[in-house]
Order: sequence, then C-alpha cells, then structure tokens
Amino acid sequence: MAREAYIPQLLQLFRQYGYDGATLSKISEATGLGKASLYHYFPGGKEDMAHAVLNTLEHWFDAQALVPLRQTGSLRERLRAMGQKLYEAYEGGSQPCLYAILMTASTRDAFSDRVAQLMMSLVAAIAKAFEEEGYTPEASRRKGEDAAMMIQGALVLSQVLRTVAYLLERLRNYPKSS
Amino acid sequence: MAREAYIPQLLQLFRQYGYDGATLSKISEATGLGKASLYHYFPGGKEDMAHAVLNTLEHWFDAQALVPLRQTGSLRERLRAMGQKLYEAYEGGSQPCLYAILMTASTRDAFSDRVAQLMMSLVAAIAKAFEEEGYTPEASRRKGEDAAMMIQGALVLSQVLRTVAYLLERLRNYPKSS
DNA sequence: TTGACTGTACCGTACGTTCGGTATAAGACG
DNA sequence: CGTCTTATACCGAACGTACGGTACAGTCAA
Repeated sequence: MAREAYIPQLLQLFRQYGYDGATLSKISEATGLGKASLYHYFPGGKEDMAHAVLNTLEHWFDAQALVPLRQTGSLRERLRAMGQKLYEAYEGGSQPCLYAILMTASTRDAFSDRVAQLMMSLVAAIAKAFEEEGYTPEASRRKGEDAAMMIQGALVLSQVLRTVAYLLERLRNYPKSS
Repeated sequence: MAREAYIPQLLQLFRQYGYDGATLSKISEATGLGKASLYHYFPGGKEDMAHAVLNTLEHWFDAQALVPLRQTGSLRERLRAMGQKLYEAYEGGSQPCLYAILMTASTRDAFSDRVAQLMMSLVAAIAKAFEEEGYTPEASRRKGEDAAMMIQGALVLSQVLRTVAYLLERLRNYPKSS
C-alpha cells in the first residue's frame, strides 16, 4: 500500500489527540503498521507524517473547497458551495482544523511556516472571488480574513461547546448568517 | 509562596507548548520549583495545575472582561470595553486562548466539561447585554455566539498567520468591524 | 535475485509521579 | 526561658512507564 493510504488515519489521530498526543503506539495501532513500516513510509518520523497530511489537505483544498470559488455563478452561490464543502470536511464541526491543531504542538515551529502559507492561500482565494466582484483589493482581503476567522471561530466553538452542527450551519449559509 | 503565584507561568507554558507539551521539567524550570515541590502546591499534578489556571481565568473574566457588560453606557460602548480587555489579555493576538489549547490535549476529557461551561458563560454574558437592549433571547444568544466565534477565530488566525495585532484590532472595534 | 515491506528486539531519553527526607518558623507547654 | 511539636515550604533522587526512533534479520511477490 502506498503511504497515501494511511493519511486519513493520521489526520484523524492528529485531530483527536493533538500532535504531541498522537503517539507512535497509537499511530501503529490505528494504521495496523509496525513501527518499522511506519518509518519505511515516513522516514522522517512523526513530523514527516504531519507534513504528508498537510500535503493531502493542500491538494484537497485546491480540488474541493476552492474550486467552487473559481466557477461561474453569483459570489454568494460560490461562497455557499465552499461552505458546504468545508461543512463536510469538518463533519459539521465535530472535527477540528488540523492547522489549529498543529499550531498548538510543542514543536509548532516545524509547521508554522507551512500552515501560515496554507491559511494565506485560503484567505487569498476567497479574496480573489470578492475582487472579481468589484471589491477593492484591501476590502477583498478583509473579506477573506473575515471568512477564515468565521470558519476557525465556528470550529473552535464547536469543539468547546460540543453543540456541533448548528454553528457550522451558519457557515453553510455564509455570507448571509443573521 | 502561595500556589497562586505560579499561575502566570503555568498559563504561559500551556499557551506556548500546549498541555501535552508543557512538561513537568519545563514547568519546574519556569517556576524555579523542583518537581517534588510542584506536587506540594498541586497535589493533583499537571491536571491540577491546569484547573488552577482555569480558576484564575474564570475569576479574571468575571472581574475584568465581563464587568463592562454590566455597566451603564450604550451596548456598543460596553462591547468595545470588553473587546479592549480581551485585546490586552491575549496580547493583541500573540497569545492563544487556553480554552482552545486544552481542547487539543490528548486528555481533553479532563477539561472539556469545565471549558464548555466557561465558554457558555461568556456567550451568556454577551447575550444578556443584547437582551437588555431589546433583542429577543434567541437573537441575543446568536449575537453572543457570533462574538465568541469572532474572538476565537481572530485568535486562531493570529496564531497561524503571526500577523498578530491588526486582526484583534477588529475585536477592539467590535461590533463595527467593516 | 532483487527490493519493497515487516516483526521483533532494542536504544537512550524523557515522561509524570512518588518517596524520603531537610530547613525554617511559629506556637504550645513546662 | 528552653525545647518540643507541628505545619509549611521545598528538594534530590529515584520510580516504572512510555516516548520517538533504530538495527537487523527476515518474508515474499515480481
């Protein structure tokens, strides 16, 4: 099996236990792979695994969440389509964002540049959609940041309050939320 | 020295390294206390320390951040005063929220009920201010959740993007952000 | 026969926690 | 006054366990 086959389990473990809490024993158990095999697929160890998950996530964002932004239709419709994709990816709020998870790791420096870049590309993609609609670059950037803030805020509150779905529902109906 | 004297260092360590990453060695070094002494002040170990920090935070919220909400003045002014307090507490976004940090711990179950309750009290306090202004209970609750989401979202983005202050600036100017 | 893959044993280190103390100071008692 | 007790503050050393990671001798399909 290719290393990509284990990405979903890795993602789930990092989400559930955090980076420091996702121990090799747990990873070994969840994947069914011995430590030797894990190091065969991921020579760089745990850090390598996290980066592999980020690779997949980066690709997923491009191919799933951001693709509606580049399609035709009203801005509102396109944002909604993105919201729907995110709603599914985060399972209605029951799953946290890996970016936020990795930024709480004790070795966050190993990921901070990468995660910042990924987040910025999300902000930029949303901003671009606004810009095409006639918003100024600055206002567009702000709209992109607002959207990202709302997404992350909803995810945190879902985690904390465990009342899950209805918070992210607003994301699905973004940008008309109130 | 009383155990309360060590709360600021503990808060800082949990924020910086996460719960799992804040090891007893680091705590010992930062506080200047031997590991054994830490168990004198916090018999319940690391979990005890985290709860002690939450105690302080709970008190701080009541005495600092939420007190403007109960004062006189326009709703807008009161929300702004709260925003200013939060802006200071999170050092303009350079510091994450401990609630979110603890929810990424591998032993998050030890804190999840407590953290949910603390977050709900924040939401409720903001909602109450809106309700007094004539908003319906449901709309008020929604406003409280929106504010909490915005706070948490701004904190996450500040952590991830490390562009810090200007995101939380919007919080300071809440609710007129755009 | 090669090369991808794996089970097992093992490494040094660090973890959270506990034990068995010592130092100091404040009361209590005769 | 002296000393005896008690409580608080603190610590060095060690506990058993688990950590992330490595070495190596295989196995097995192509």
